[in-house]
Amino acid sequence: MKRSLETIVYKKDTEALAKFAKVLGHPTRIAILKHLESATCCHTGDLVDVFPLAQSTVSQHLKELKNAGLIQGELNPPKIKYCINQENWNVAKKLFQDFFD
Amino acid sequence: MKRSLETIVYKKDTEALAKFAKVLGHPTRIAILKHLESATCCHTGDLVDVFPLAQSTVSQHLKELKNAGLIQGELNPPKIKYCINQENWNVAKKLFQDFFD
DNA sequence: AGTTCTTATCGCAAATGTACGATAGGTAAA
DNA sequence: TTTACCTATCGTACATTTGCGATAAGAACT
Repeated sequence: MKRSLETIVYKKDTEALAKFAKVLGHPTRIAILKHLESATCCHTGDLVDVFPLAQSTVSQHLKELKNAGLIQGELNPPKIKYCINQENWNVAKKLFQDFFD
Repeated sequence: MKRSLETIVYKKDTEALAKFAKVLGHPTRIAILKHLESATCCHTGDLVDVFPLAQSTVSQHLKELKNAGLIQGELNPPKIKYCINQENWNVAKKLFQDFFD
C-alpha cells in the first residue's frame, strides 16, 4: 500500500468505532458473538462443532474478538470458557448508538 | 485463501450486519458518514479537502458506502451531492440495536 | 516420565482491502 | 467544438485478512 507520509489521525471515537466495526465485519464473528450471548459462555471446541471451520480458524477469530475486547476467556482446564466482556460490550454498544443518532 | 468447498451460509441478519459492519470498519468511512450527517449533504470535492487523501481514494470509499446502501448520490452537475440514505441507515441502525441486546 | 485432551500459534497460500497517479467520462460554459 | 471542472474508473503496489494443516503449549491424569 503506497501510503501518504503521515498517518491520518481521527477522533478517538471514530477510531474506536471503526475498530469495533472491523471486528464485527465478518459473519463468523457475528455468529460467534450471538452464540456466546445465548449460551452465556462456551468453549472453543463447542464453536468448532458449530461452524464448518478448522479449529485453528475458529481460534483465530476468537483471538481477534479478544483483542477487540468484546470477549474474554477464563481458564477452566483443560478447556477455556469464553464469555462476552460486558464492560467493553457496553462501550461498543454506546459508540454505535451515538453514531446512529 | 484455501477455502472449504462449500461457502458457509449464515442467517440473513448475520450476513447483513456483518456487511454493514465491514463497511464501517474503516475510520475514513466513519468520518465521511459523520461529515455527511452534520452537513446534510456534500460533494466529493468537499470531502477531498477534508481528508489528506487522494481524490481517487475518497471516491473509492464513497463507492463502497454507496454499495452498502448507506449513502446515495444525486447529480447536481457538474458535481454530485452525496447524502445519507435514510432508509438503509435505519435498517443498519436496527440491526446494530438488536445485536447489542 | 508419558498420555490425553484442549487450545494457541506458526507457516503458508490465496483473496481482499487500501492507497496512489493517471486517465477517462460527463456536463456546463465560453 | 473547445475548455474547464468534477468525479469515476483503471492499473498498480503493497498490506492485511482469511483459511488451512501442522505443530507447540499447557494442564490433568496414569
